[in-house]
Amino acid sequence: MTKRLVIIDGNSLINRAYYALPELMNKDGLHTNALYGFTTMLFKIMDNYEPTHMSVAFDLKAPTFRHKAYSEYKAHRKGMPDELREQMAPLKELLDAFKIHRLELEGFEADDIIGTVAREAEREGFEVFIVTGDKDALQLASANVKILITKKGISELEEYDGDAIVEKFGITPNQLIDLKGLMGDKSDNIPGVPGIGEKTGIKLIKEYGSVENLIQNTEDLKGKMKEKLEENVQLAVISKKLAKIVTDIPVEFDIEGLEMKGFDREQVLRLFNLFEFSSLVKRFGEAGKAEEDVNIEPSTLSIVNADEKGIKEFVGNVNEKGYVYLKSVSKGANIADKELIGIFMSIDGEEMLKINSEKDIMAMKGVLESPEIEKYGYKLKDDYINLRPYGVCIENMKFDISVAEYIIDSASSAYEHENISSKHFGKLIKSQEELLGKGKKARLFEEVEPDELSNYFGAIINLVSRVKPLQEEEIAKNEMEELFYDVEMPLVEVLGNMEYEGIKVDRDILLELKEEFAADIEQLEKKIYEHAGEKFNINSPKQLGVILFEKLDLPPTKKTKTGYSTNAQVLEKLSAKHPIIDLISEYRQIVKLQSTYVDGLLGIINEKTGRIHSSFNQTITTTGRISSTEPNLQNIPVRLELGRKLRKVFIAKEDCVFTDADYSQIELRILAHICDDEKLKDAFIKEQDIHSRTASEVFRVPIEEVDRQMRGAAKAVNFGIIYGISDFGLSKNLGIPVKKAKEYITGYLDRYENVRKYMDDIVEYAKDNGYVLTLMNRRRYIPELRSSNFILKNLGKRLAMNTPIQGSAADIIKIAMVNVHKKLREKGLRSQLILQVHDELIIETYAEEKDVVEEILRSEMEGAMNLAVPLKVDLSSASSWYDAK
DNA sequence: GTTTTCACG
DNA sequence: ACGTACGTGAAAACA
Repeated sequence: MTKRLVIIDGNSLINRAYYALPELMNKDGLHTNALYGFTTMLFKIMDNYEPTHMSVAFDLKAPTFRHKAYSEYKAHRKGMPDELREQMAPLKELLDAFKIHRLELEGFEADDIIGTVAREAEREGFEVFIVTGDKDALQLASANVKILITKKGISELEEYDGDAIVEKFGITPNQLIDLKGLMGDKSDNIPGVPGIGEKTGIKLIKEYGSVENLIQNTEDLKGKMKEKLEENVQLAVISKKLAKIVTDIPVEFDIEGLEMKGFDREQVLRLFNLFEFSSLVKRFGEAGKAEEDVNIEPSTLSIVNADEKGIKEFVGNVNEKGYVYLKSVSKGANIADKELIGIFMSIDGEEMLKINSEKDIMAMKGVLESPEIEKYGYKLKDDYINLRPYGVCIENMKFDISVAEYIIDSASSAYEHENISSKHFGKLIKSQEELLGKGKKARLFEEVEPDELSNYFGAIINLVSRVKPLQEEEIAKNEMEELFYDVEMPLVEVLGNMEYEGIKVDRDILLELKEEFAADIEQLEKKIYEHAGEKFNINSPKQLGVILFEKLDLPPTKKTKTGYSTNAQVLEKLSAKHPIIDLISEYRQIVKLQSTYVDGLLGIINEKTGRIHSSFNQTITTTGRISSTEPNLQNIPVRLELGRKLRKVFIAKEDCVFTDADYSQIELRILAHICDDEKLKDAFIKEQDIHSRTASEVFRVPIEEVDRQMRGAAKAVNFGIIYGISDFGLSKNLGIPVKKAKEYITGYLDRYENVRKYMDDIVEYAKDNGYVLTLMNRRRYIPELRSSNFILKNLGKRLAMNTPIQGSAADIIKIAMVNVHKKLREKGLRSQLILQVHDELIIETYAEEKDVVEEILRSEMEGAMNLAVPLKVDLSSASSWYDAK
């Protein structure tokens, strides 16, 4: 087999990658775009050319012989931008992890090293490929030395051998040096002969063969060209010398030392994780699968099917130790109809007990429900839900590695077991997608071979046992013990319970609404088509754009990256210009209600329970909030009456009412607390209307003289403050000039000086530390602040201002949820917490428990945290969500 | 899979 | 001078 050597011009390629890709950063603010581009290119080259030998050549800073020969050489080169420079050392580290040889030699450029190595390899019978973005290297092409030039940034490679050069330029690779001697090179500041460009140069070289021969025969030429050449003989000679890549530099190397030796997998994965190249982590992990079994780690893992004796012994051991690792798996998507396939339990993370009969589950009930025994696992909420149909409520869920990972870095979104494994150990264990497949072809857990399933879950439990100590250390280091052990972990059970309980819906009301909306939609459709003079898909922004802005010739006010914008704001501006506009707005509104809410909810009512069981996700948001999916119960319409009607659909079960408690102005209260601003605190202590008070301050009128418009403006300013204020944002929101908005903001900050100080300080803090904290020490890294991109950096400032506020509100309501849930249990009440909407909690309350539930909600929510201002809760009980407001 | 729109706090 | 409010999820169209 021919040996194949690939030599990469490291500086050239990383430069191309840097300029070809948009800004990328990891959470620490390390720029990674060039690293990413380089790495993907490296993989591509390895895939396509399967080199047996490989090397990456780098320039060193020291001046080369060319600088000494010609002081102007590369004089105009700008230095490397900082954002690229910081990627050089990591790149070299990565190459070391790939065990790819690096060539660097003082006094020579990468080209010369490449040329020398290439010629040597060629003599030794290698097939050589040179990868670079620099066309200078073409002079090295021959039958066995091929040059790969990057194209379109770095996404494509163009291949040249000696013949291809002759075909393309009409001269030999060697003659390219002569050509450059004549035409020069602007980027390297090689002068060449003035007045001679590529066309003339090629013509001359074709005719005379070389610069030297041309100089001997200038008398053949005539006119300007002759003059120019005769005047600049010296320039031509020196330019050729500069252009020539040296292929015999005194470098001693062993070509066999460039042989590919296989990767240091752990190092590569460690670096990919550090750079946050999640897609590469996945690909690289899969590529390595054939070589070693990464499914089980360590290989000492053993799985034992439970028998009576085994269970008895295990329970004894668990009771003695006081903890157990566990992971369960169920079949059936229906929350009320789940059937366990098995529970895997372990004490040491290596020996697993597999339990799959109902009898054995019951034998384990005592352990699972024991508040004395700590449960360690991965996505414990799922286990909690899996066991509820068996009448088992898991207690003391003490450590969940997915929740822990979220707490450690809430912006990462890599909380699956395979992500956690690769981050901490550089090892990939099998992902759910790899086990089951994805999309239509995906199989179910119950279709997996029992042994394969055991290995899969065994590996997860093993991971839990090994990663837990590392996460504990990180949690302690960041002083997040209270947040994790007293808030997030106890919340797992609360959310599992909410999910299991669900919320009752009245299907008939939903069907009535469906008919009502369908009739409205049909009517509106008709009218819209009449106005438009044709039928079209009103739901298509593209088609609608054509109708409005081309056919009806209305003035477009905003563009999206694909065409005209037709959003609500645009339509509102056009409202007076054509009767079709308001019809479209109304149509949009009703279609939204119909498709997302009526049809959406109808399709997701649980047949068995007649209720809707949304999933509450604890590891999604960057700020610490909870999110709700399938369906999203946190965005049920409320602002407009038409949509609000949907809340009549959500009803309390028999003998129950909904008790709805929502925090009043929690974010502004938190702001008052954090800033310690006297005026802001005063407003809340005196229980004033906060927006009126703000208006009174900003417009400098007594609070009684604040009118509706002033209050509205002040309200928008208050929102803006929470979001991280910008004059443009406020102007857009209020529909006023930017200048006016700026005045409002300045007016506000002049009155609330501590708010101004906080906003300045928090941005400084975030810049210095790289993150911000909430009141419970929840942490969010803000790499955006290190961006060189103006837009991103400004975003970073707003994130620094907003996250502590939004995040602290999330902390507070989570504390309240945990305490409310606990109180309900302690008092033996049957009422259940069933919903959280960021600043609102809903309990399905048994009529006879109404007073005590209201008292619990008020005291636990208002007392969740002690702030410099009181926390206030508004309460209401009614039989539907619509009425409980 | 991405884009646009719109529902909520 | 550079363009924007913070945080989510779902549906439909479109490529």
